[in-house]
Amino acid sequence: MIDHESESSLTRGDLARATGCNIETIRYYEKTGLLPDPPRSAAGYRIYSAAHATRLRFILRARELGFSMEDIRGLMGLNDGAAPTCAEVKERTERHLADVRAKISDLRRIESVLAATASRCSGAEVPNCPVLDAISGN
Amino acid sequence: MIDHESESSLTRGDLARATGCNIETIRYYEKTGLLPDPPRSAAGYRIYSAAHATRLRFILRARELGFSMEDIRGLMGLNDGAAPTCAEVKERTERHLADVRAKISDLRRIESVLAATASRCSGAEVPNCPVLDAISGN
DNA sequence: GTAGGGTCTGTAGTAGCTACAGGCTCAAGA
DNA sequence: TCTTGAGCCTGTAGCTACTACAGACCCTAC
Repeated sequence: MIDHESESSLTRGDLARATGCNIETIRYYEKTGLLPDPPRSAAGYRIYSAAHATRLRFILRARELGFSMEDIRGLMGLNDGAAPTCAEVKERTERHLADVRAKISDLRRIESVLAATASRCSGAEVPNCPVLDAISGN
Repeated sequence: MIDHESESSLTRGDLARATGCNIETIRYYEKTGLLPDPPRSAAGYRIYSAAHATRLRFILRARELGFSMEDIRGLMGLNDGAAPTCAEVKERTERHLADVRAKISDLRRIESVLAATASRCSGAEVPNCPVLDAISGN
């Protein structure tokens, strides 16, 4: 790795540090095709470029927004080889947004049940536990 | 299975229908110890009682409320053999409630980003996609 | 007797990682 | 030049909470 200090020749560890991504996750994304297989040094070490870093940052940001790996494949145009149309991206985003909203409303329902039952619970050693009663369906 | 119509002798399929639980999930809960191993018929068929059904309903309800299997083990007193104290239940519930609230706030943040970017997206064939730009970090 | 359903077991698959063992390579210091 | 320690390589196993399937057995009804 002669050119180690150049801005666009990174080892896997370098890429991990540069993006904050777990080093094993990089290999995982390669295995699943989200990241392209990088060229290798004579000894078999992966050699990443700035383009790889950009792409990995895209993936990580999309994951932070809750997109599935399958979604991300679509957003990056890996399914059909071509960049996705704006309409495709919009549709995928809105479907995902609907999922997120559904999850939020599920969690809010859960939250209200938990908060209500926990507040009724004294924490003292009493025979009837409101939490366990609530779960038991009373 | 002579006593098939009695209220407290159920096959695995009966229990699944009675609780709405997937039949394989019942076996899974047994394997992981959430449900006790039921007695068997001469041919090796599981024979469940009403007590098993009650316990399974408890588990399913707790899962609906987002408790992990580990949490449920604790709520049912399977870790130390004794029923948990009220304080233990309350603590577990409040920890879980905090998790739920954290997830809600994560999702709300995600929702607002998605909603904002999706709304800026016309869906038309234009060069710059606001969604992809947002993920790219611009 | 046989057809069909149900049940039995073990095992593999899902998403999205994460961690480890055992071996190789590379760079820096003595 | 040799050594040491860090980093990299591969394959594989583990995590949560299920779900599904194959191939064998069993049980009931016709």
